Amino acid sequence: MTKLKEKKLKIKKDDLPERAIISSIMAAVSEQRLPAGTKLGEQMLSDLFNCNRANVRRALSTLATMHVVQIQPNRGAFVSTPSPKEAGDVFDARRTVERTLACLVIKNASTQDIINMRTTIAAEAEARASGDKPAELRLSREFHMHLATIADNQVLERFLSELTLRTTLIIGLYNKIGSSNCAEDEHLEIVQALEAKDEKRFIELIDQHLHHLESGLDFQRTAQPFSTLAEQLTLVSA
Amino acid sequence: MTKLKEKKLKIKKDDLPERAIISSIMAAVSEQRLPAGTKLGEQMLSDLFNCNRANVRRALSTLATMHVVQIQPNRGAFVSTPSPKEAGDVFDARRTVERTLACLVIKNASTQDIINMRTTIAAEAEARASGDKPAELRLSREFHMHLATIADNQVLERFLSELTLRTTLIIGLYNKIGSSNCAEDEHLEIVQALEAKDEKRFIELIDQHLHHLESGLDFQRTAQPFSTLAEQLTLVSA
DNA sequence: TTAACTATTATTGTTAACAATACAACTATT
DNA sequence: AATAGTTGTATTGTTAACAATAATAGTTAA
Repeated sequence: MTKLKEKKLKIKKDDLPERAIISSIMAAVSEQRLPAGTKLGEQMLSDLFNCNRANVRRALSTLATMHVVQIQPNRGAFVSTPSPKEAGDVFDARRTVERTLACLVIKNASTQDIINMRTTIAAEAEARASGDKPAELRLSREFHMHLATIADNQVLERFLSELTLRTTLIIGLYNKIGSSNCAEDEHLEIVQALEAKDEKRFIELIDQHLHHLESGLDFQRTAQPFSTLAEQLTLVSA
Repeated sequence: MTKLKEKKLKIKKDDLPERAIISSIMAAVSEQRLPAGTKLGEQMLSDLFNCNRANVRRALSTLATMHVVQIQPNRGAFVSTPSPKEAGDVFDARRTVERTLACLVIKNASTQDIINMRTTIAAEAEARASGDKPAELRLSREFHMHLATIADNQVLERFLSELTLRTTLIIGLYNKIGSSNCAEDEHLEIVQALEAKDEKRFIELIDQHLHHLESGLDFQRTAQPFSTLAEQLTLVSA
């Protein structure tokens, strides 16, 4: 009797550490707090999340399958450093996904959805104004993820989640100095087209927006990131 | 001196068991040898691949992130049983991906590529004629994966790899009896359009092909698969 | 001083033992 | 006979110790 009740209550467990690690790293990458090439040591993570290394290992393995981290055998896991070719593939894939999402969004979007998007855009503008770069990046990503939520396609949502993360890494690596990573009012224009139910313009603006992001890249300067803080300091002093 | 040479030679290691497990399960799913709902016990897999459970665990975790298997806490891993909603999402995503691939393929395809595709189609027809269903399924998938190879976009290639697998599971679950899972000459027509560089027709045929597959589904009969052989026998006798 | 070699340290990879949970069979009671 | 409870077994989840590899520091010799 009492046993059964206890069991039912115990269902509410403290969300597997594996999931916590994954979403923490994803959040950190999305806000560019974790630049490409950063070493993700197992000890350090298991200490940080108070869990055993097995969980860390599985989390890193999962992140590796979505190409957010790279695992080098016997060396460890590092935040991915996408190559120029990879960057192109990611942008092509992202345009593909977002174009289709746009079609679905035009059909599904409720007035509440549009209000939510405007709220996100406003918060994004505020973050930009106050110079809070991490918040700006997070909210920019959130804007795009809204599209997937409204479209209500879980597969494309997951794909976009991965692609936006990888896009952030790419921009962090290759963005031209001086080129703003997200044009001021492009998001606003996009929502306006959506509100006007102007499908053609809506899709075109999203496409342009992504092309604009891509055109801000410069692959010439082979932006070699530093793996560790120690390494960074070494090079500065040498 | 000698040490260094030995190290370099040792690089050729027996491809991590983790990768072996993953590709074996993927192959088995693609040939419908592993139906949806099949239990994938850790012991059984570690025995089969002569490795420890940690590797099995990571492999299953990876397969779970691509939704080819589902992990139920404290219960184990099972081959995914996609819901009707999920099936719709997968087909929408797949059409999206293959449409874009088609555009790239029209641009990139060499004469050799077309020869390769024809070879695969011929082998597929032969497998169908001789009643070798697994081979037919494998070659059908190979045909579609050719598109990604030619398009030369690794991101979309990986997406398609996952989507074709999930499509196979869906068809295995919900396909109408009597409805052939892949129309006779649709693949052939597609290649002909490609050879003629008729982009519009090429894309349209691929789209139709996928719609045709989807229209062969019947979600009415809630095709509940049996988790284990034992369970199957129990229900038969009751 | 530099280069190569050696030894030390730290990190990853593997394994096995143990704990916790779910499943199945069995018993007893109404 | 059916259901609730109990016990036993099998499987999953966790942990820690150990092995193997890579990175680092130190030493010797030219």
